[in-house]
Amino acid sequence: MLPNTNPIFRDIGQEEVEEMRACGGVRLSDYRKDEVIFHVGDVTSEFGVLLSGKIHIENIDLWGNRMILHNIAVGQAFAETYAFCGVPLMVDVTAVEESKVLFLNIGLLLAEKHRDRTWHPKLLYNLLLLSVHKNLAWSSRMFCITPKQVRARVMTYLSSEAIRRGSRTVTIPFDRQQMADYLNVERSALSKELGRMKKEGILDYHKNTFQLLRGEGQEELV
Amino acid sequence: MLPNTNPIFRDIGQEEVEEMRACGGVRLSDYRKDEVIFHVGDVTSEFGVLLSGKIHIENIDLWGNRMILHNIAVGQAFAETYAFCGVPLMVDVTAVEESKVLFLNIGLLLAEKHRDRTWHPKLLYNLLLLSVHKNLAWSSRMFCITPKQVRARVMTYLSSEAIRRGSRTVTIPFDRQQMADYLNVERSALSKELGRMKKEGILDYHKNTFQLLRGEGQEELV
DNA sequence: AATAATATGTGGTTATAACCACGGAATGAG
DNA sequence: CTCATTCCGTGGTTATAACCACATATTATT
Repeated sequence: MLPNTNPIFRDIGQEEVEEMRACGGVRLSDYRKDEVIFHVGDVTSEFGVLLSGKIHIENIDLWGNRMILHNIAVGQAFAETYAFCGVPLMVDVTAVEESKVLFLNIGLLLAEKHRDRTWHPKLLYNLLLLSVHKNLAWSSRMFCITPKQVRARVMTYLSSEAIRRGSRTVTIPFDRQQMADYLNVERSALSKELGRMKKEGILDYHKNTFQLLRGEGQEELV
Repeated sequence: MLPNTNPIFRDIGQEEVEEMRACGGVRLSDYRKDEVIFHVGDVTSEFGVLLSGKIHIENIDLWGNRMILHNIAVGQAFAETYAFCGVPLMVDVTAVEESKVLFLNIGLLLAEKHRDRTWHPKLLYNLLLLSVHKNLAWSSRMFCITPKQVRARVMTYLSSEAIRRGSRTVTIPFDRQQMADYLNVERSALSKELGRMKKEGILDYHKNTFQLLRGEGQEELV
């Protein structure tokens, strides 16, 4: 019943999960549509794993403007950074539709008194893995967004994908709109720039598959 | 001699560090100016802690354009995400001046065979702490940069600082240029927008201290 | 296959941020 | 105090991305 298929529970057995539950570190909760799970300013020692439904991470600034930062899909964890650091949330977390959330109280689970439980080091390791992967995702996106021109963002993104895969042909997991969102540009502006780049012979593409073409002074792909 | 004042070594005693060193998980290395520490595409199981000098994290895209992503200052760790995930670096790491680096081989240190060393869980914990803090820093910056207008970026940044400190008066750790870099906008554009916002009564400031003023429909600061 | 729905490309307009140049304020060194 | 230097604001110009509207292409649905 508990989702030990989730990366958070990797290598952690059913009995161990029961133990975690027994010491009060695990709970389930249901949310109605539009119900708020965490508020800006809240301090929590629990983080959530979404079991069903859909959640938004959003931000309402001091002047009342709302901005949606993330969609949390089923299986994903949220607020683990805040829970671990113990700092006030800078975001609101809201159920977009009826949702079921599993909460892990890491303040409790990682406390001294549980240090010699068998699941303790495993949980620690899984959390580190989770955190470090989020980190990688953040920094990848960050340096795609750092350049100011659409063209530079496209180049940065496709370059890094090409290097990652070791090929000048890359198929990306996005449609245009998602690619635009990822690069934080407007969809039609992205389409236009891609068109120009194709015309200039910098790249070629069909749908979401891109060919990076070689100009002068370019290095080999390692 | 080893820097156990560093957060990475928090709670880890001198003898334990000696043990880590004895099993080959720690090494020191010196770099000359402009020497490359890691290349794009490298896979490493070591991450670095800068003991002296200065390091740049930079990126050269497929078309040969260089972009400096970070300055690493003394005491800071770098490449820990890549070391832990075991994925190829998407950046070059270069010594800007003569530098001394301490490398920790986490592939080795966190391996099975060292699981019952006393320093093992401590190192794990410290790494998690480090990763999670970087995460927090990333995501804070990310949502300051997500809005497209300078004004919205300023608002997002100052709002979150105000909430974090629980006051509408915030003193930031940046001068204008640094603030502009953080928000990923041009300095003079930032100055202009701040001027406009002051004129409109949205905020007031003197140097790097800002007063967020109340308009209609604004919520109380919690 | 016909139709609907969605995704993508493109032209034109406008808002705005980058960029450049410069003057004045603040800071620091002698 | 004087001079040099760095920091900050401001005006003007230009490049460009957002935005809107719409045509075409692709995909899904019946």
